[in-house]
Amino acid sequence: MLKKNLNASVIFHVIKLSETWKRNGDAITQQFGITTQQWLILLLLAKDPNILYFKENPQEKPMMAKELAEAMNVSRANITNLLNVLIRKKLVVQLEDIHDKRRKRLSLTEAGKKLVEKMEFVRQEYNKRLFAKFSKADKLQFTQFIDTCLQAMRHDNLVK
Amino acid sequence: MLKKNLNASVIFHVIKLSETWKRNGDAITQQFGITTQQWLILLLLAKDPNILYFKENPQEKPMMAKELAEAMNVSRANITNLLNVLIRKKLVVQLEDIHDKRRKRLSLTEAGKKLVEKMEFVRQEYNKRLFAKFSKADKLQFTQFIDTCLQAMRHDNLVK
DNA sequence: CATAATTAATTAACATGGTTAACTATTTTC
DNA sequence: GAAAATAGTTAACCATGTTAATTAATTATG
Repeated sequence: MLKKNLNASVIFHVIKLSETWKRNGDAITQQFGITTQQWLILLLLAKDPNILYFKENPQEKPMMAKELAEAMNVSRANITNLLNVLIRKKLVVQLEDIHDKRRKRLSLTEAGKKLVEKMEFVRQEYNKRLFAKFSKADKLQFTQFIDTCLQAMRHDNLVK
Repeated sequence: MLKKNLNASVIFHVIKLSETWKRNGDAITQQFGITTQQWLILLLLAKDPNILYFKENPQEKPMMAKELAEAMNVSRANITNLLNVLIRKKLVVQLEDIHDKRRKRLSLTEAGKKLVEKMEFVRQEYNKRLFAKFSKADKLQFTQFIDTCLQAMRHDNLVK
């Protein structure tokens, strides 16, 4: 009934890869007592320049929950919940914006910064082994392919 | 604090891509009254040859819940729950295996087959537009990259 | 061959991550 | 100054996932 199809195969490959990474990511973050989602927030607050969101939204001021929601493509309500956990763990603090009392600026605590640094070391070692077989050109070509896909999805409304 | 790093960038790209696809996938499946997870099960039962699991596990007989769990990398209990929904929707039926009464063989109902076919049409149109800019060689190179990553993760226990 | 171990599936209780809708508080706009 | 917009929270909910315990059937073994 269903036939071989290269396009479908590309998609299943990406799904499989991201699933596997998520699983490995969970194994890493668990060692540090947080979840992958929580880690992503810490990386956003640490302004990891590799996160795609920052390419189009360079941030000067400390981030707000609204921006995290945008960057992670989830609802603000969900961010509130995730942040509550990180605040309870004393990894993140929330400060009222002086100029606009509706806004709350988020930043990492000292403990939060230290955790990110510790995890960064593990992440880089892991990545080094994972990508050992690829050249810089391989990797650039790969990300280029993805950028083109993302653009196709942005410009065109692919879902009717 | 955190620096630009091509490896990290590759990972964030894949995460972003699969997230975006998941969102678009959800938009498609919702039109047909199911979820993305449920769709995946239907495709597994329809033995979509593009699913990576079938490369290493060719199936002759109708699949069992245990195999779905393996293919999707989730617990058997979770599959039971997902299947219950599909059975309630009359898209899937469960039949006792004649040779081993512990086992239950799963197959698509006529309605299930029809749904898969209808969705297949939408999927292919969507993919055609999404990958319009790529050649066959581009796509093969891309999946090759992913296969190499997956192998690196299989052979080596990257998470200490 | 009877018992122990394994396998397949289910159930129950629970965690997490996500949603929308309604609400509060503050700032902007006109 | 009233209406609209913005930022955040809360509550109620759903989907997806887990583990642990249970049932039933099959396979292995002393």
